[in-house]
Amino acid sequence: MMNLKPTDSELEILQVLWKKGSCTVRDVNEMLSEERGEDVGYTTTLKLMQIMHEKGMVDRDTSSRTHVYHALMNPDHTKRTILNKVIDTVFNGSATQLVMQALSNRKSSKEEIEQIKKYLDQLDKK
Amino acid sequence: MMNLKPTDSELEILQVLWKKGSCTVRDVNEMLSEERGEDVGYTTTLKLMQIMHEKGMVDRDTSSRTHVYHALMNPDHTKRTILNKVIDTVFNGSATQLVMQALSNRKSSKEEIEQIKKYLDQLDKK
DNA sequence: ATCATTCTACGAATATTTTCGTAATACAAT
DNA sequence: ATTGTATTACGAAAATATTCGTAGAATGAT
Repeated sequence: MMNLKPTDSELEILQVLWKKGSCTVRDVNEMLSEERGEDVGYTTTLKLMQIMHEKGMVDRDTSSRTHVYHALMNPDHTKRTILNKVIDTVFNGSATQLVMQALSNRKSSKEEIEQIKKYLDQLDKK
Repeated sequence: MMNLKPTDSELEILQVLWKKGSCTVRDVNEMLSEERGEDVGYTTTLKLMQIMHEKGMVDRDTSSRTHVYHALMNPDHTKRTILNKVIDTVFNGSATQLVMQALSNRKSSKEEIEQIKKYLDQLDKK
């Protein structure tokens, strides 16, 4: 159904909606401003969310004057799609290459490393 | 120096240059057409590569009529930067989350899984 | 020398994404 | 009722990215 890829700004808004569940435009706008460390125009956020509504990425409750939005795009599915594109366009289709690069980029805790190892063992058995 | 993030098209061209080393516009254009399965306009590719030259992403040898281009951006560094952005904007800063997602998206061979495990062991020791 | 082909340069058209100004409306407080 | 504030709707400007047409120069074949 929802096979559109969100733009950067749209993704930013989706993240807020995924995290908070339901939001007014004001909610989202404040989150964005906070994250970016600079004010985002209120009508800019509004417009983006209206466009997202047109595209079917979000739904909204218009029963009260301040509309309440929530995401219609599934976070896991969306993230998977984005990641697949990165694997294909940046790492020549090799998930392994991407994984190694990610692991070298960021320091992982012992616990995280253990977690990944367990996951690999699981995969190995199949 | 080269802290620009390439656009999608620019990245596609960089990949060709990284793979082949040095290329004429025609070389790149044919690779792109092949990969996309449809013809890409020659002047479109030319224009993009000229823009990339203006931005300092590529260098070119103009001693003969057909100019020969090569990438100035380092592949590892560029890929790292792109990946870091994905980790931050899509996976809330968690490389582990991204890694698990990548592993579940694509089927890895036993050899690849082994390779990753070895890498994790290495990290663990430190 | 002429012609056909290939290439670069350049600018403009198109498309997409992001930002914002303005107007109309609803609501709350006085 | 009037005023001030917050909200939506709308359209257009600005910024960015992509595509392409055209012209002119270089090259090679005849």
